[in-house]
Amino acid sequence: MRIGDLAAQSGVSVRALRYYEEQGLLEANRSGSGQRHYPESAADRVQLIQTLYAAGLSSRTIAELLPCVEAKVNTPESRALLTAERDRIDAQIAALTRTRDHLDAVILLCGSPDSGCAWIPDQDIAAQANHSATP
Amino acid sequence: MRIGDLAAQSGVSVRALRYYEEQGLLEANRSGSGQRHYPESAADRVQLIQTLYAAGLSSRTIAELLPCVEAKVNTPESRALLTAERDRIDAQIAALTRTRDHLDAVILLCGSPDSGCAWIPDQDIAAQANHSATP
DNA sequence: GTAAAACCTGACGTTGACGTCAGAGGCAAG
DNA sequence: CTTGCCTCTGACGTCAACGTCAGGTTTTAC
Repeated sequence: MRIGDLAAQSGVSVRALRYYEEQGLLEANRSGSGQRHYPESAADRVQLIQTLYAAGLSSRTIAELLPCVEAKVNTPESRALLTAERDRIDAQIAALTRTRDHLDAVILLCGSPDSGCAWIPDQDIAAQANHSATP
Repeated sequence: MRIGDLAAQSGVSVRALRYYEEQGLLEANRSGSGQRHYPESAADRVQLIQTLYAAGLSSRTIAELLPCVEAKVNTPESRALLTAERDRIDAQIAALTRTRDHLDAVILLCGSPDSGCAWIPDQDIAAQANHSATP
């Protein structure tokens, strides 16, 4: 598979694939004339990279995680790295959830036609979340 | 309150506060000599701005949301904007949750000492998540 | 055989949220 | 009054993940 095919198949740009290689995230076999050739499995690898990017990981972090995730490396350092990133994502999810609940509360207020919108203190958000979570 | 005080109190840099003003997110009263003075409520406003930044909103979006959240504006457009951003955050939470579950699965595999780490197909993640979610 | 399409490297451009520096003015303490 | 800290504006620097362009080579299609 050539770089254009991989780009089409995985939905990222050719430039991005070359950038991934530059960052050590994706390797390619080179033909005699220097053109990149990828195995079929490269599409999965690219998907994985995209997923990790979407989770807010940097190239450097992904480069550290990948051998541990794909090349079956299993050391104390790799496990620490994995759990650290997992915890980071957990914290990010928690922060986003709080913000979403805030927005939901504001939207609810906007729903009543004669009321203005206003930001709401944390404790009120918590109370409201409990309320709507209660069956 | 002067800009340095607000910076110390809200934990952001002086530069960031000036940037917020430039972006129309934060206004200041000016003394005769041109120095910025803020009311106590500015600290809350800065917190709110930080929260929205942390949720991935851009300055432009925050500038559009703020009057609707703090200045009690309630129009169809503002409601649409609010729900759109809420949905965006929801989607981001879902993506992060999937990535975290993936990482959890990899970490579990790493836990068994003789097994290598490996990326795991989606359906296996789902099965595992169901399993650990089942009491 | 030749034209179009795809590929190569190298290098500069972009965007957002600031950091940082320069040079000048403002303000309370001693 | 001057010392020292804070503040001002304006402008350039940064970093990451690419976009884009130039100029040249390779592969594919007819």
